[in-house]
Amino acid sequence: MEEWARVQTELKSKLIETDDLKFTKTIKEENGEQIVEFDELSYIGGVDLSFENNEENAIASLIVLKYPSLEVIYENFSSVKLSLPYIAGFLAFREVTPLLDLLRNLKKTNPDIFPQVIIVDGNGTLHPRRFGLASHLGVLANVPTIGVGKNFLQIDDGENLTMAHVKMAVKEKLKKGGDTYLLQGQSGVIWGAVCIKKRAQIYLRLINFIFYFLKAVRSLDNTTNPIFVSVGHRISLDTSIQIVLKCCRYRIPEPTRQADIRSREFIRNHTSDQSVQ
DNA sequence: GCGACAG
DNA sequence: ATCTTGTCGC
Repeated sequence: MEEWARVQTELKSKLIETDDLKFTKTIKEENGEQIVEFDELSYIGGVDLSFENNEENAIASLIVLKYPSLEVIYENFSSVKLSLPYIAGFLAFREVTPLLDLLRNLKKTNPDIFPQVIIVDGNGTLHPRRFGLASHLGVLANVPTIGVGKNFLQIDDGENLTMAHVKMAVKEKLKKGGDTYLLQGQSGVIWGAVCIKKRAQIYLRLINFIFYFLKAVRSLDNTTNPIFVSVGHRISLDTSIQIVLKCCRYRIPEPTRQADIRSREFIRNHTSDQSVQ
């Protein structure tokens, strides 16, 4: 693992945390509100791995969606035998190779729809060495990536970015849908952001209202479900957040959500053994 | 020893 | 990550 940490630190020297994109970001005025648009963004990718019931057989998936319609225009899967276990902080060493292969394959067979940015199921710079799976994949493939996590990975080491900190931030800072809170450590470094999407908040009020009546005088703590966005590669955190929010029909942005759904479906369709009645 | 632990 | 039924609500 020390070796892996060295590899991460080494690769991190190639990491670009500013916008280096093949499309532009424009800010338009509408009723005095600033609206961000990505007029030249056409193809956005999502990658994920789904597992069968053992720890070694997995299906890797690469999905390409049209932007801004979010319609799926490409999907590909590959069966993978995994040798390494999952170790927090070293996810890339388990998952990056099959994802990289899928990307290379797409670039070779279908370069015209190769995504201009890829959303990854896992963190980028929100990582102990600032180099999670999203950054790892981005650097190796030399493609813009965004990291999106469903669970918080604590950053210790004096930064004091703890779960308690995040829960407090979510409760106090994320009031309305689309709100984001920057995860800044004691050093001043920003590791990522936590944000919540519109609809959840409406449900929350009602759910809390009901719980209040049932004398379950609990707070919003367990009901607010944010996502964690961080820079993967060749993109800024601001742009990452804006793109992710524009891709969120539900809690999870559509590219990775579709990658998840479709890879699970693939497993169902290919694991339906003969023991059926 | 204890807590934390992306997927 | 994965195993899982119903249930509540728009």
